[in-house]
Amino acid sequence: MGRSPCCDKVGLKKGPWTPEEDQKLLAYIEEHGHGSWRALPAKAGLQRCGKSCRLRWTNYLRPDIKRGKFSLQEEQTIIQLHALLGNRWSAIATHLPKRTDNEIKNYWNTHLKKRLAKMGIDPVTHKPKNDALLSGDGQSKSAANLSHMAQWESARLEAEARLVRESKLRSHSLQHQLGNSGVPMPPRSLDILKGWNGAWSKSTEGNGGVPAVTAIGSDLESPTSTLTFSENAPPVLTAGVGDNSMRMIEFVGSTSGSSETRAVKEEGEEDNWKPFENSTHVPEYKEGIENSLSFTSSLHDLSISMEGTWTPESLRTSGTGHIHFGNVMGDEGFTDLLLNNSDDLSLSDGGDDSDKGSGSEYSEDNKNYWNSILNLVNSSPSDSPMF
DNA sequence: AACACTGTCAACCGCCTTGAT
DNA sequence: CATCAAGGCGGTTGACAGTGT
Repeated sequence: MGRSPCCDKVGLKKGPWTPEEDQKLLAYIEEHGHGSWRALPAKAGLQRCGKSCRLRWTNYLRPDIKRGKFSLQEEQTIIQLHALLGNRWSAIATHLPKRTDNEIKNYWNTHLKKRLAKMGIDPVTHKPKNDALLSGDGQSKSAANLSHMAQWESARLEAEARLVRESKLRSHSLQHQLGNSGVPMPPRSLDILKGWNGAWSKSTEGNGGVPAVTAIGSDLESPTSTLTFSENAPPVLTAGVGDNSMRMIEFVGSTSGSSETRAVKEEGEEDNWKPFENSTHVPEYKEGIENSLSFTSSLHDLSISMEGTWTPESLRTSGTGHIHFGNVMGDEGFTDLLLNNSDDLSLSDGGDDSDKGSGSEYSEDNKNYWNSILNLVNSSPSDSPMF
């Protein structure tokens, strides 16, 4: 039916914010919290619509925003997550807590997208523009594999978003007592990547190779996602409810700061998961379940044996019961690859990317590109600020 | 110095989702 | 179930700055 713009009232200011307006907004939120955005402008004495105030706060005035140049690590993270999640900037932003979705989106559009394009890589699909080069060698199947994982992640993000919302509701009154600054809570988000990059080695140490991927985030208060592969069953997605008869990858809550996988959820948490479990309005989740079933075949397409357990270590190494993501590139870092190629290719870029795909040098770049993503996903950067 | 072109990014717009009624 | 209000998200715009000619 459509909705009239929220800013169409006469007298409401649009355009760039002045320092005075910023000060008014900051002062009000610091004292009262933002509460209802629609009601805020009048209370704060601003001639703006609530939407504009919210945007100014979340994208600029929030005290927990890191501004300035993106680090190589952040670039890597953005590219990885974009390959997995697509243009879901808010989801990507949850993994870069000090960056806003708007900032990430801008950076992608102005820097990273162009850089990938110059490399002959479709920034939308993250596939080489001349995909024929890679067909049949397992690279594109690895990409499909990533896509499945992305669907899992999408479904899980939806669920975690629910958790955040409900958690916020529960804690709202408490926050007020503590002096609500309006600062958003830390993202209740740990994901497959975090599990891979940060906690796999921990979770498998001294536990006899228990097939659970426990993401451990001491700085996060949320229940963490646990990826469990039953020994003889294909992985399926569940929502942290252990009594489901379906064969599932279980996302089981675990207490942060503890290395123990926790199968018992926090009080009331199960209810939070129920909408997710029985979701009828999250098509991605349902699709994720369906695709997770086909994921097994994808794994087999990659010559992966699932007869053993799927552990973090097994993903990092090849062998029986282990997943091997093809030829992992050597020491060349992904961002280095991008940076190097961006310079080289920008000099030789004649505007016709399709030509580049025909060169053997270029096909190597394309292979390296996917190898890089897979390698990064597999790697466990101990110095990563994110994981 | 002046102009054109390009890049950057804050802000807006329109649509979607969610929750209340 | 329908409707509405509100918040959130992603795409797009436009002002400004920087660079090239």
